[in-house]
Amino acid sequence: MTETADETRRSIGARRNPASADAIREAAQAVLLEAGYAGFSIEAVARRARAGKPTIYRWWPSKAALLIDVYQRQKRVDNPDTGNLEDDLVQFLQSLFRHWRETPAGSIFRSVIAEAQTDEAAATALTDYAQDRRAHTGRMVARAIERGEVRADVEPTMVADLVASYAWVHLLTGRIDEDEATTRVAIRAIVRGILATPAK
Amino acid sequence: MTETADETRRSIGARRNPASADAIREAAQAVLLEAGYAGFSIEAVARRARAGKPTIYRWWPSKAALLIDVYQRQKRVDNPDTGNLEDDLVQFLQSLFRHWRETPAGSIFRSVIAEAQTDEAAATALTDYAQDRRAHTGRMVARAIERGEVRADVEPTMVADLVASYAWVHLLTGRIDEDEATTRVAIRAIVRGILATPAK
Amino acid sequence: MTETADETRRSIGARRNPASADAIREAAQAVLLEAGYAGFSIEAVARRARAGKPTIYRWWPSKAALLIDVYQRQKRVDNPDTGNLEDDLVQFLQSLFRHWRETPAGSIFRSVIAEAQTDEAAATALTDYAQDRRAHTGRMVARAIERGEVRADVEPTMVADLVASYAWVHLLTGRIDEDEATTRVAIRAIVRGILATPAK
Amino acid sequence: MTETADETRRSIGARRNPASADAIREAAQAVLLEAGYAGFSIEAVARRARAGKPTIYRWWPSKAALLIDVYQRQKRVDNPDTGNLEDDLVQFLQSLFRHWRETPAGSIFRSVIAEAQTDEAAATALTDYAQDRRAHTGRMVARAIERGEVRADVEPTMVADLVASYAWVHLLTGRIDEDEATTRVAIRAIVRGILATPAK
DNA sequence: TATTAAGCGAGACGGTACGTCTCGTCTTAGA
DNA sequence: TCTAAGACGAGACGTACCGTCTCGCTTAATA
Repeated sequence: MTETADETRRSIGARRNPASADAIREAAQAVLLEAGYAGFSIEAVARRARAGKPTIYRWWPSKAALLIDVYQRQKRVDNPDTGNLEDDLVQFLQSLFRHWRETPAGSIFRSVIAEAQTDEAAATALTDYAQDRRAHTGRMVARAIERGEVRADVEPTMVADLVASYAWVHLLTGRIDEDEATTRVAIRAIVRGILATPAK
Repeated sequence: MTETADETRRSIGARRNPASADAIREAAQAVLLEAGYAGFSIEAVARRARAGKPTIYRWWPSKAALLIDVYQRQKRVDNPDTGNLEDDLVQFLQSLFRHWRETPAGSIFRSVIAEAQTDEAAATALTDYAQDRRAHTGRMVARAIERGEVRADVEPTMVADLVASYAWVHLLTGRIDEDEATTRVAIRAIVRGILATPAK
Repeated sequence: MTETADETRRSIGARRNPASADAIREAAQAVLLEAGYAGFSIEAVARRARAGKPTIYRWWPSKAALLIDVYQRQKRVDNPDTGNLEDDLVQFLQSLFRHWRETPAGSIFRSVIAEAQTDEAAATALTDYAQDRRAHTGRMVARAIERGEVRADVEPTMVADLVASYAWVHLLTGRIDEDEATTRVAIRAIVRGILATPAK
Repeated sequence: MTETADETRRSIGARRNPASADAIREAAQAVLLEAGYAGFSIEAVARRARAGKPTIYRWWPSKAALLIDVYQRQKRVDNPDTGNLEDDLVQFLQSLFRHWRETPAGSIFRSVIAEAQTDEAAATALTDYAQDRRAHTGRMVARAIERGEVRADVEPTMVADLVASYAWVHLLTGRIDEDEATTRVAIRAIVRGILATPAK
């Protein structure tokens, strides 16, 4: 997350050198941050990490695998619990947008999505990841159901899907600097609906 | 739309030969359909279209531009008007998913999104396109407001954003074979909300 | 033969640019001269010639092919005609040794021989070249036969083979700085024989 | 001498395990025989010998050193003594050609020569070896001088140089299947000379 | 009618990156 | 202290595309 290794690394015997793996991951992150997905190549990472290309290919079978590994190591956004679902979801989205804006996470995630359109492994990893995140985000809804705020027949992951989709598409179309008011309007639609006369 | 041109094309004087442009677009579509975004290269399109690379670059400044052009030529999904917003939106999403499943459109759109993560022009085009589509989809909501079904303070494009985001993410994560019931549950959340006690 | 091209080269249309080919040959020669066969790589030649690797592979199928091309372009040693075979051959060998010492030719020829031990094409090219050179060198002997200096039943290429072999092995074992007297002793053995009592 | 060791070898304590060295030499020979110089790599030898690369590098400083070691272990061609120099030399060359054809020796020697064009150590080893062989071959000439067959002022190693050069170049240019008559013609030129009127 | 201007297919150009191979060095665990 | 094992940084291999360039041609519009 911090800096490129300068000291020369060597083999530490017939087993993987974690320092090399770390240096490669950090270099990958740095390259993504500085040059974006367009400039992200195994050669660039190897140069930056002062590692040999075969060392990278020894541990990550493809560009996609490295990308996903780097992405998985990102800190996750937490799961607010204010006692009010709308506030929870607004706070969640705002935290997520901030996280994407202020760390390499947003850039990396966009890259993973792009890579998933080309690479089968990345596609699978992305699908799995999305499912996992829906479950996680759905916990906010589940808590709201438990406290009687939300109807019992609502599927938490369905709501999480709506919220996450909103976030992803904002990331992909460069709209993650959205202010809280705008976010709240969208969340409120999901929570309260948009009908003039609420359905029975 | 159907076949690759075999007859040799020549210059038709000091102006663009539409036959070449068409052959290139058709070749691009065929390459995308057969080899996917991974196999989509200007060289492959030129080979397939029996065109010179400069002929492509003369009319499309980049791979992304060609991709977007091809995408724009796809038939659009229509805008249902049943007199009930929920039905309109469900029908819209189901039509869109079917369109993406049964024509090259889904494959092409995924490619445009991927390309937009690398290419600035594609990113701009995608943003513009998304805005345009939101306006279009928002018309369903606007009609519902006009007939008093939806509150007047609801921003139609905000609702369209929620719906389109749901669709995009399903495309990107391989979930466009969703059945109508599942789609309806999500749309109903947006329309009616999910609260146990509807807000005043 | 002289310098590396500095000016930027471009395509000159859908046909080979001789300037590129020349620059590559010259770069190959320069690399061989400076770094020897050990440092001779397609990458090094491409860097030196400011050419892309594919441009080299477009015209020379292998390292060996480039090597042989460069070697074939070397100026050949001439064919003395003093009226005395011994003098002709001594002068020929001394010229050859000087040529090998003072131009890249010696280094290149050693490389071709080495490459021929690995590469089938180089082996064939070397065999052909050797045969051609034997014919050429044999002309000195043929002239000696014509003027009655040498027996009519002597095969000129056989003598050329002996002389050329002597030269090659001296090149391969680093003995091309041999003085004229030593060369003459060897040539004299071939011309006059070494018997105490000359055979009838 | 023929097959790859299968049994696992272990260290035999703080001293060299001759079984490893033998296995490596045999593997090197087998690799040379089967894949030729082109396929001869330290990695290939290590794989074949089931030895670690450092074990090879511990005992042979370079690929060239291993090559030379393997070559030195080859049986040498003997030194005929028929009482007639021409017969001795013809027999010697024919034995040498047969040896090169029928054992890995020819392939190995070609490899040493190729390696010597790149590797300084191999070059030195080759030079030394050539000198040694000239001395050895020269003994046939020395015996001829002793019995008065050859002039006393003839330098035996010079004659050996001519004969060995002839042999080497035939090896390098794929002409070691030469029949005895052809060999004899060349040897006869060295022994008797080629002049129409023998020099006084 | 002759000239000119631009589009056309073609493909070479200098580059960059790919994923694989071997080099020679290093460190380990176990005998 | 030697062994097998194999990771390491380095860098070359030959291939695929990138986007640009120039060619020789064809044709329509202009002069």
